[in-house]
Amino acid sequence: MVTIEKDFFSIRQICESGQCFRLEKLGESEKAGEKYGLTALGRYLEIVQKGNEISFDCSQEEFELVWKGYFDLEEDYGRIIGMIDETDAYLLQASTYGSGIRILRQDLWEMIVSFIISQQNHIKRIRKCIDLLSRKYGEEKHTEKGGCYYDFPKPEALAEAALEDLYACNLGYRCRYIHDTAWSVSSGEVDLARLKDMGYEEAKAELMKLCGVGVKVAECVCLFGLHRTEAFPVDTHINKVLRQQYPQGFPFERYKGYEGTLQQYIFYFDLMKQEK
DNA sequence: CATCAGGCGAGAC
DNA sequence: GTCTCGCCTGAT
Repeated sequence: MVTIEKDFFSIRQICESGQCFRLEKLGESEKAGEKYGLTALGRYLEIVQKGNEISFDCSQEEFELVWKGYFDLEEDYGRIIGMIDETDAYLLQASTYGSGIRILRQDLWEMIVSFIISQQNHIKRIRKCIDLLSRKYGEEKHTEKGGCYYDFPKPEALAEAALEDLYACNLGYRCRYIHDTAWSVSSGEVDLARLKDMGYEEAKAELMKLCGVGVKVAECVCLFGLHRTEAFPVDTHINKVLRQQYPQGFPFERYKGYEGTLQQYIFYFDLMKQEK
């Protein structure tokens, strides 16, 4: 068990922000705090958040080697929030509201599939789809405590899947996109390893060769799967905010390299406001 | 009941 | 290159 107390770090906010569809809340109690389960990078991790204190159910070694990077704990998010224009009341409010969000360093292939599924879809249903896909096509694994979980499916597994079986995972019209994309990746037509060394625009263009990946999805994949924090995905929420709060344009030049982080604060703020 | 969700592909022009 | 339209399906 590793327990840390860190500023600008909230599992609850990261979970609610909808960047990771396999981080789920397991329970909550006054005494123990909030408990979460995360399936990522071929592993399963339980996390407890109690106020400012976060505990990871893993060894110190695993924490240092795997999760510190995954949760982007080396980055100083206070510094990023500190860069915000003091006269920008909206952005200040949004970043204060979601100040515990971090841009996770997630698996590239998982992000491609996850954000293809995300189009014209609710977060709740996206989670359901990914859970069904993983149970059906992911490798079954076991924790030391005897629990069972499923890895995210490999490209080959989804490429070889029958279209009708994919359809049964609630993917709707996206099942063809997943199937085609899995084929492109497993055949090597699009080389994911090479994407990591590309410039942002080049990587984005390469991603858009995949069926079901347009501008918005490619930018989400760049942000969450390649940690290209200059990516600024514009969806319905962001689009609404840009129209309402920034009619004369969002000051992208001021925030070069951190656009995606700010996008998450804005997205989360608008998403949570809507749910109330 | 209609509308909408973290959009995209295909076809028209 | 830009514009329009149809799309699976569950939640509200």
